[in-house]
Amino acid sequence: MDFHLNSEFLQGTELFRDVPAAALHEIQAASSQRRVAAGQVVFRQGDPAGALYVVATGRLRATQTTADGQQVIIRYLGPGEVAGYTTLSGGGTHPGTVTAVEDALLISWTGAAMKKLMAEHSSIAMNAVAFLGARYHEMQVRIRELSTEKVERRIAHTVLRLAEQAGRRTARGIEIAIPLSRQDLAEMSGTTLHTVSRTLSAWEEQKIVSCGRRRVVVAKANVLASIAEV
Amino acid sequence: MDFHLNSEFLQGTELFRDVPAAALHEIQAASSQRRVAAGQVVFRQGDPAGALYVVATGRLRATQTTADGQQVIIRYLGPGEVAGYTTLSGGGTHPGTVTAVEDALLISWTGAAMKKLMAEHSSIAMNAVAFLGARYHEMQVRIRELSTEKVERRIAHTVLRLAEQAGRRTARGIEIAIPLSRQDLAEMSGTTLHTVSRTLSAWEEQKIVSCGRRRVVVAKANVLASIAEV
DNA sequence: GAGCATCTTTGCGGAAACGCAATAAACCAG
DNA sequence: CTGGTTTATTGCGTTTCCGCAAAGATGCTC
Repeated sequence: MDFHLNSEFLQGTELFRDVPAAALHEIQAASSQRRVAAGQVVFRQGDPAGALYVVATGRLRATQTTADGQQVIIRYLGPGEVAGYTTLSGGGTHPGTVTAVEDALLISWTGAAMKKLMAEHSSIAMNAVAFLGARYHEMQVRIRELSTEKVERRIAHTVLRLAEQAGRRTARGIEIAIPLSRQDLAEMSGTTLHTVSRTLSAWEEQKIVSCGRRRVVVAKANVLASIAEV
Repeated sequence: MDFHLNSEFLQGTELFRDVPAAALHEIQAASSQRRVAAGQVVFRQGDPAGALYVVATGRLRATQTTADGQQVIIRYLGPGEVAGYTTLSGGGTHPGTVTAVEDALLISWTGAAMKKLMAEHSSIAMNAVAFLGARYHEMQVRIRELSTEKVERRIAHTVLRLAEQAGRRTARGIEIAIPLSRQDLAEMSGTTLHTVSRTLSAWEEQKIVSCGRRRVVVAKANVLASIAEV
């Protein structure tokens, strides 16, 4: 399947929404495409930030890794979202590793091209400010959760967020459309896969969720929300 | 003491560095000043984001609060740093509460003024992208720490970061130049004041730090660093 | 400088969650 | 369908850290 990078797509991305039509051709002209297979790495933590990516199709995962190999999932990235934001501010290295969790098609720009585009079209820079602000905010909320909440509640928040972000309505409830192991959930909630497994088992008992291998379906989102809140 | 908002100051801020000289007058003309006494609130979480502030003198603290009143300290803000970044992307409400921890003087701009300035001078928008990216990165690192590290190490990281950010060399070591209670440290490290107190006592025993009421002096930064790292 | 408010220390008991280990289930390849 | 790999479950002992409580220190106000 060939992907034609058209204006509608660009206008739906967080980085290029509301950009004047005249700029779209220039944006397209400066872009490249890159395919990544599920499991492949887009870039690694510490790599020099040479390119910025926008997800066209598929889904990516951004992680932070410690020196001794421990990992935390920062975020999943879906169509229209940006990976490699460090490229925008020039110079540095990527603060995290980004991996494809499904086969994905990415549109990319070099740092130099992005700087030129942002300088000429202020709305692109404004969009960058907006999405970085939003992600910063997300992280603040997560820090508050990690600091003040007990594990079960954190897992509930994580699952609800994922359902929101990548949920698909089905007969049994909202299915999270990402292959999601217990380990993954643990790395998003700041706990261990054991505790996640125990918690999900308890929830399954109460018919709040139903889950399989790398799969979670939220049956009673409202009950889950009440676990997350009160 | 009167503060004259001059070009040198603006050029040293994270938001207005490297802005063409011609723009500085316009920036100054659009600004207001606001004094806040220690302990006073600059804006509250949930308030509509009407203004953006740059710290001229003094120090602020940004916090996130839960519905039930639990707090987490996101960050301290010193001279040259921005409070109220949400104002840049328009519309929303402040994601956290900002309070002065010392008497402070703030320079402020309305959202409309900032939008105009950013649209006309792309370097301002680029600076905003840079500092938001940096803060987002900071938060990612903290999330990794909260998720994977034990309490003592987290406290060590927090203290070292504060020493870096607001440290003052003295005979006894690097003194953190912010009044800093055990509770404050707890809210930055994701633990309780009790655990912070116990940990600091143990460190004081080993002469790694020396501390008093709302005061911490790092005597052996290298030992603290080794606690934080391995 | 006496009294008060705030902040800090420390002991102790207990809950929460970790981490090991062993088993079970699901999926894949040939 | 068979063997191997990955993923998930669950029991159990252990550790970490919380949270109460009470006493002690520090600094500020009048």
